Amino acid sequence: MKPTDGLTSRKQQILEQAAKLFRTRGFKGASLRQIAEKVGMEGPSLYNHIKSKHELLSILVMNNAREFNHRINEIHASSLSSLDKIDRVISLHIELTVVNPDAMSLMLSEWTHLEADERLEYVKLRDSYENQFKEILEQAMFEGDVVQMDVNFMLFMILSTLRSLYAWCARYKNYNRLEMEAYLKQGILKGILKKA
Amino acid sequence: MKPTDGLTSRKQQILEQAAKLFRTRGFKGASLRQIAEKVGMEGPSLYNHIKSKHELLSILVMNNAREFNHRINEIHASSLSSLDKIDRVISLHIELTVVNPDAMSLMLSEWTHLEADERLEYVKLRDSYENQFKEILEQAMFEGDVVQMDVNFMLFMILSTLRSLYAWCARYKNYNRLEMEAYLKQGILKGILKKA
DNA sequence: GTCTATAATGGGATAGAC
DNA sequence: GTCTATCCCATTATAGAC
Repeated sequence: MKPTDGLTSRKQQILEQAAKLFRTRGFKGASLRQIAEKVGMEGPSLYNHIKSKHELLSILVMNNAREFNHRINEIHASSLSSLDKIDRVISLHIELTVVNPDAMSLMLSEWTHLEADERLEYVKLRDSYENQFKEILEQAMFEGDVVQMDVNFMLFMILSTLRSLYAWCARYKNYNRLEMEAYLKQGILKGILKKA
Repeated sequence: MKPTDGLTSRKQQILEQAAKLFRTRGFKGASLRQIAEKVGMEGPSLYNHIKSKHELLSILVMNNAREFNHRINEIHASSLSSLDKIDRVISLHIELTVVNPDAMSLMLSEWTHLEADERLEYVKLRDSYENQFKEILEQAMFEGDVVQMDVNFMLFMILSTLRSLYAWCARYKNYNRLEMEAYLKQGILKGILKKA
């Protein structure tokens, strides 16, 4: 589900153009007038559809963050093996990135500009997400499926790659998704060396 | 060498505070007045030391980019084996990140706000950097030391991790650098699975 | 070199006609 | 719902006293 679903089509348009502009110029660098121009109206007319500039950022970032949190909850609570859970988390990142790369990019880089209360909620969601992933990794390590390493650092390495995916999607428009998924799992799980 | 070396100490102070503020609030989100306040002067007084706000960003980003480019040129041109070159590139990223995490963060996320001509120069430097790294990986692949994979994607995965390092340094102030280096090389080269 | 005063610009947001 | 006119504010940058 896209974070812009379930809204009047005019608001959807606005959100889509806002996402693109926030992504390329940053939340502070993109103006409401620019967004309005892309949608084909004058700046002040936006206020018939939105409450404020922050509301646009809020919808784009928070919907995506909540979706992420919801989905990893499911994986964490499932009865899959730890390795299968890791596999699913990787697939989850790919899926949400492919469905809405703009929202993903925004969530990761512009969340700092959320208003105070929502910024707090975002950080909670993100921390919860990271903790669930960490528990999965700890379990895998405990069961001996995964090498011994500082769990936080392992989490950092994996998330670094997964969180940069949107940039890859932007650069290579004609990527093959299945190929990408295979390479990612190869790289993260087995590394790049031929003879381990 | 820090990118702020070789300047009057007052300008160094300004650059350091600018880097911190640009990093936390973004180039557009940080104001000259805020920077001035951190240095202990009024906003307009900054202009006795700098030409413009853009000059601050320019110095911070471009010096770091040029240093990066210079250093990978050395590695690329050396007579080391491909695997050793990869090893050196990883170490290079760690070194420059640890020496100046603020500049690294800025270079990677705020370069879009450079003025047109410098933005072009930055992109050239970055592309050149990526190309040299790519050639090293291609060579390693050709020699059979590294698994077969889309070279661009392999480059993407490795750089994703290396380029996120500054975030790790910010979050875990008391990280052990040697341990970090060991984990990174383990993770990138051999992955996280115990039984490959 | 630092200050205060002040331009000049562009931003988010509101009012009110249509 | 869209427009024009406008308000209010923050910003970068300059001028000129000290």
